[in-house]
Amino acid sequence: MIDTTTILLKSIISALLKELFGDHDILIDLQETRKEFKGNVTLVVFPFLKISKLSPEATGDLIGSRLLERSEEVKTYNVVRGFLNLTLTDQVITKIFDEIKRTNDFGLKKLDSSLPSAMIEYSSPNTNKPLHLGHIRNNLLGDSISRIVKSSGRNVIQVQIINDRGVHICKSMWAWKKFGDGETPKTSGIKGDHLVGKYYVLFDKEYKRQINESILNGTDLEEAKKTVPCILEVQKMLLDWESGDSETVELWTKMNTWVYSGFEKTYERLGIVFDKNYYESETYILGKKDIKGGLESGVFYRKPDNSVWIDLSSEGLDEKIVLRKDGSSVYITQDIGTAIQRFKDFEIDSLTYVVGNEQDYHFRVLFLILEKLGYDWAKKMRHLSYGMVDLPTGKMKSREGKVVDADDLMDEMESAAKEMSIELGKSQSFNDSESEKLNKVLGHGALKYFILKVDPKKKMIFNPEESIDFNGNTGPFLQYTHARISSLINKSGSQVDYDWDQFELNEKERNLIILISKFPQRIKAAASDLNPSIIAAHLYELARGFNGFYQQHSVLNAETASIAAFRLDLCKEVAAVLNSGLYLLGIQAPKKM
RNA sequence: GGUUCCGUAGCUCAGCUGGAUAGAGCAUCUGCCUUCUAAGCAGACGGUCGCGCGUUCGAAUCGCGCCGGAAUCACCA
Repeated sequence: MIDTTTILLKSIISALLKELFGDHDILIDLQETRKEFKGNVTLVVFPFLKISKLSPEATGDLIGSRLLERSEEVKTYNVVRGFLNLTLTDQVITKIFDEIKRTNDFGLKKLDSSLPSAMIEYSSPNTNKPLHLGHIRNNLLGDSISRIVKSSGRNVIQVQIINDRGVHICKSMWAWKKFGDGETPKTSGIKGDHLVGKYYVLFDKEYKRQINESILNGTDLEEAKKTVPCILEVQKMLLDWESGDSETVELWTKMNTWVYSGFEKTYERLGIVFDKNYYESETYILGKKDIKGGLESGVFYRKPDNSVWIDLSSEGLDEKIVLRKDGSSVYITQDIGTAIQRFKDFEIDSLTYVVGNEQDYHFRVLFLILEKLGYDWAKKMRHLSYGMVDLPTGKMKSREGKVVDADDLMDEMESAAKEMSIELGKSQSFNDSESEKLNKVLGHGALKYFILKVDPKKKMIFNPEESIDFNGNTGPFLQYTHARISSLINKSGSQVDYDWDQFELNEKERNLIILISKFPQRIKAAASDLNPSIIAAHLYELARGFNGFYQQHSVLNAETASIAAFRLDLCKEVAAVLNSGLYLLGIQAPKKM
């Protein structure tokens, strides 16, 4: 496509330079011409000044004029300072367009079953509270990256590990026993995950109350945190659970089941799926025997108190404990075991974790340990480390109820979409169930695009007071552009055949074709950087380009029947890329809105 | 304190393997719906790219040093 043209041009230029100035080893820097200048590709001529012995302008001019004579690809050129801007011939551009037209699902590669699968882990919630905006970012990133990697031809296995075990869930259990009075999702009408979350918050209140009380009795804060009755009872509960105490396990099962059914509803609304769920209650024992193996091979060492460590100071990190002195696991022990287990469970050659950047250190250590244990796949482990979503007031804290709840947010987005469509007078042409469906699609589109258009690495601040936009660089703008084109296609009758020599392309058409042709490169970049925002930015540029074209040129009533037929084809390809690109972001593209 | 990341328009963000006059959206203002969907288009306004020094023909981009913010450095997960 456009990149093959660039490669071709590079070789022509390289030969030309040799002829003009003799042998050299200067890199040819061909880049996309920036929007504000005329042309399609740009050669930066500064590096050649020392061999041309001419001014930047004269050098550009010389190369440009020779290129014009010599290459069928170059139509015109202009030189601005040291930049030689080349405009490609219609011949090149129409060839590119023919190629795009011939390709089904342009940009998306077919699944190559001979390649090993990639595993992507995301979401990984705790079962003591409902999902919030932070999880939404995690889920959307995991889902979108899975789609992007899939569409670059590899099968993807999407997994989550559910943190169903530990003190946190015991806290909810304790509070439910104490204050719950037998309340269930059924009796209360509260969604299961929210109900369990409610008791988690209740525990925290009670915990704080007991701490204060204890301090009043003269205990210091740190001591109080550890010795207050409720925390001791929670720890006892955890031990009971570990020893399989039937009453505790029963309560644990009951409350987790509530949570799962709640999560399921939220995932379904978000359009999130998993191929396999791992449960920490099943995996937390993994890893211990791998530590034993590593001890024998000398990767780990035992301290006098019997705890097991690894020394990573030669890698610029610290010493890290991997087994406590009583032989019990720490967090990283499980992760070592779980990673190894996954490579046994599935035929995968890579494992990507979508986890917040607060765990950067943990993953550096984890990957290093696995590498030292001799697993060659360790080199292909990646951490998609994304920035936190903060509120204007600071971090979200579920214990204090300072969170943007995932379900609430989706409700708000749906009703905002509804208000918007009523305000714009668009709702008349739909019946109730149609507009309800559409409002969901648009509200979710706005939310997903809002999150995914920003670079995952960067933290983002979400202000619940200001609602997410539906105008400008937004999901609904892309959806709208798609709907507009769909409507055009719908209205078009039968089209004539056209030949490229029957008309010339205008500037907007040329640019649209080039933009479309860049879609595959963008997907490739998004896959290798684990960055969906590259797709988002490309779709926005395309939609903006299309709307400019649409405003200025009529499609169905074009100057000639041939032009009309070509423009309709062009519209179809724009719509196809919008549709595919939105799909990669997990956003639906409506045909009407 | 060590390590890592971040600092671009009033706000939210692009641009960062060095390249042109630093781009979008929101907000504010001006135009454009008796021809294909105005959730749109065209334009105006808005910038010491945190600060300084260095490397370079050329620095928002690379290096060093400051300033400001965040995360992490748990026998928590």
